[in-house]
Amino acid sequence: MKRVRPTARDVAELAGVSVATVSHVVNGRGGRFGADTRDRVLAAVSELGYAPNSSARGLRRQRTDQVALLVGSIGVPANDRLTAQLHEAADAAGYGVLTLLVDSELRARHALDLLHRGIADGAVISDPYHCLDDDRLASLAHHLSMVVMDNTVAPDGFDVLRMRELAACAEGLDQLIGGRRRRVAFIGHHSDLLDTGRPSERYTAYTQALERHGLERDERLVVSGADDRSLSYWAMTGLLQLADPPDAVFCASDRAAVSAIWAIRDAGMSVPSDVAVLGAGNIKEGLITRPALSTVGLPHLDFGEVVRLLFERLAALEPLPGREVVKEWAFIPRGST
Amino acid sequence: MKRVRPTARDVAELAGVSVATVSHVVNGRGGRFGADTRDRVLAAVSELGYAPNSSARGLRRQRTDQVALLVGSIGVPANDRLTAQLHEAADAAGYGVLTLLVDSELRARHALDLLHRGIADGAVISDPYHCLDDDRLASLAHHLSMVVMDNTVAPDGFDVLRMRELAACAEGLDQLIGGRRRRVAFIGHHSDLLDTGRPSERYTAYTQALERHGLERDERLVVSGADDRSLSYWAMTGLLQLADPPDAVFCASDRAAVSAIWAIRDAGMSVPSDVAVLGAGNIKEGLITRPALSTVGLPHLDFGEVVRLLFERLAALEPLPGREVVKEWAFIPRGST
DNA sequence: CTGTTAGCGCGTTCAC
DNA sequence: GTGAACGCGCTAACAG
Repeated sequence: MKRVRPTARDVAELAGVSVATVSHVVNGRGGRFGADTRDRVLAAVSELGYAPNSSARGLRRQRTDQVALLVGSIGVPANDRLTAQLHEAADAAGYGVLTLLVDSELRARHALDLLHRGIADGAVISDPYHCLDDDRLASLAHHLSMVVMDNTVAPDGFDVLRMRELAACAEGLDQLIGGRRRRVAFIGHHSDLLDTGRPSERYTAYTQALERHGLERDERLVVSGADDRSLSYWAMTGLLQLADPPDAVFCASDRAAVSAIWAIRDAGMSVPSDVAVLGAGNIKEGLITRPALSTVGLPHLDFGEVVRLLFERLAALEPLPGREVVKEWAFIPRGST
Repeated sequence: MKRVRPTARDVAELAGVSVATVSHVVNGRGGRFGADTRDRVLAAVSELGYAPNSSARGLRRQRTDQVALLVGSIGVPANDRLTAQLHEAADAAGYGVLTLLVDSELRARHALDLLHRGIADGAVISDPYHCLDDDRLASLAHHLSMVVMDNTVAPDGFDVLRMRELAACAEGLDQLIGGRRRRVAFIGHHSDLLDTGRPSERYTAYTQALERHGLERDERLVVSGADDRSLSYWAMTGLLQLADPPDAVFCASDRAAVSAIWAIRDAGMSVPSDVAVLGAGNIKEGLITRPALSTVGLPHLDFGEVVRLLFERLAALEPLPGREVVKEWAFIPRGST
């Protein structure tokens, strides 16, 4: 369906040189050329609109100069931040970034397949939920510089970044409950509430907090909705309409917590006196709610570490050991608890 | 730095067949094989963890089975929706999706370069702001199935999707102003307020509405902040602290409008009686504000058309003419005006 | 400084 | 049904 793309050979013929010379000029190799030769080549390049074919180049050089970013969902502030930082570093290191959305089993399989087939030289796997079943993950590391953000997997030829959320969540929940709250709700991500046998740390913290404070668990207070700002608003609204509504709520995302605060205010109730709210993620928006949102999360939403690990690995000449970095979440008390 | 990846040749040797047979089996070609042959090949494939190299395959087949999505920013609901729909269609058509972030001149150049080099068979260019200067855009269409979402470019070997925003914005602004509002503010995107010589339709609509209603323009009422939920909150808060605060505000994004509503309520004022608010984009969240957000945008946030154009083009055997689809924005009145 | 040669890994003829 | 040979477009190594 399309006109054939010009190749180095076309350029070479037009410029009256060999393809090797074209390659040399285009790639800036080989020091100085005869100015006329170089100009003729460049003129031919621009006349034909030549650009080296990336497949051929990749095949020959055994590298693509691309890094892949696998994210489990879009519209999540933390992923947006990671994306931005990865792009920043990639620009500096001369790499491009290919973002792959991995929000289902099928897409995870497809994305790992692409990595396996050498579509990129390196990868950051941010939300490996759907990827972990596949033990190709480990074998990928033989061919690929890889950083995985996960708490359950061990470094094995690739680096791992862990986020310790549990302690901060526990601390936050302790303050949320504060000895006087009796009915504590949880608005979780869809995946939190799936029974995967691998409960999230946030959900675990919730469960443990109930026990620690001797509170009875009420399944009606555990709802989904943290993935979506609207859903969480309606979820909170629904909770408030219970005959015995919650007096505190832990939201698995700050986005949900912000919506929850609105829902509470719109219901004519007050935060934190009627219902206390604790979020998770520490996004900037937590500062514009009234009251400001208490949350757990990284003190600074920063993924410089991940990015550094990846590009160190890409630059390394020898195989690097699998490294492990642990980032500790903190409780950031503000007005909503 | 890494162990070499197994090739078809390795598989062939292990299975005791030729590389051609490996290729046939892996790609499901060539009808039936001796069941034993096929099994031996598949066993070797899985033992070695073989996957065909994508560069070599791309080079040979002259296609990558990938489509690229170029977006100008992340965290924008419309882009998120487009991303989701493109993935959906790509899965169905057997393509993968590579997302490229194009939020600066440099990255635009880099992304177009990649397309030029044949990294994908097709592309959707969503926010071509940074791409348009480059006339490679047209030449790309010779090699690439392409859909561009823009109002200023003409189809030329590629398809164009236009969004007519102006009329709906005018209608919305008319109701926003409603004969009695005297001081109408505009919270724009950063790019709206840059003097690019190509003002956005939303900004144009604002300017024209002021004139139409005989309102004096006050530069202090034109502020940036629509790109970010926090920024827009502070922007609105600042506007309310003016000696002569606005009694109406048009926000270039619904996200900003939602924040603006909260800023107004937090300032102890009421929407719409003290300050009326009009958003743009028609996101779901407009339904959870109190009052619900009046907005302009697509009646249904749907990019099925774009996606359809792309895959039609990819499937076409003959060159297709450049097609043009126009989607009309509508004014969606709710409570905030 | 420039040209020649070889081969990256794969899919596709065409023989057998 | 299977294998041998070719070339996709490019770059690295070497020759001149």
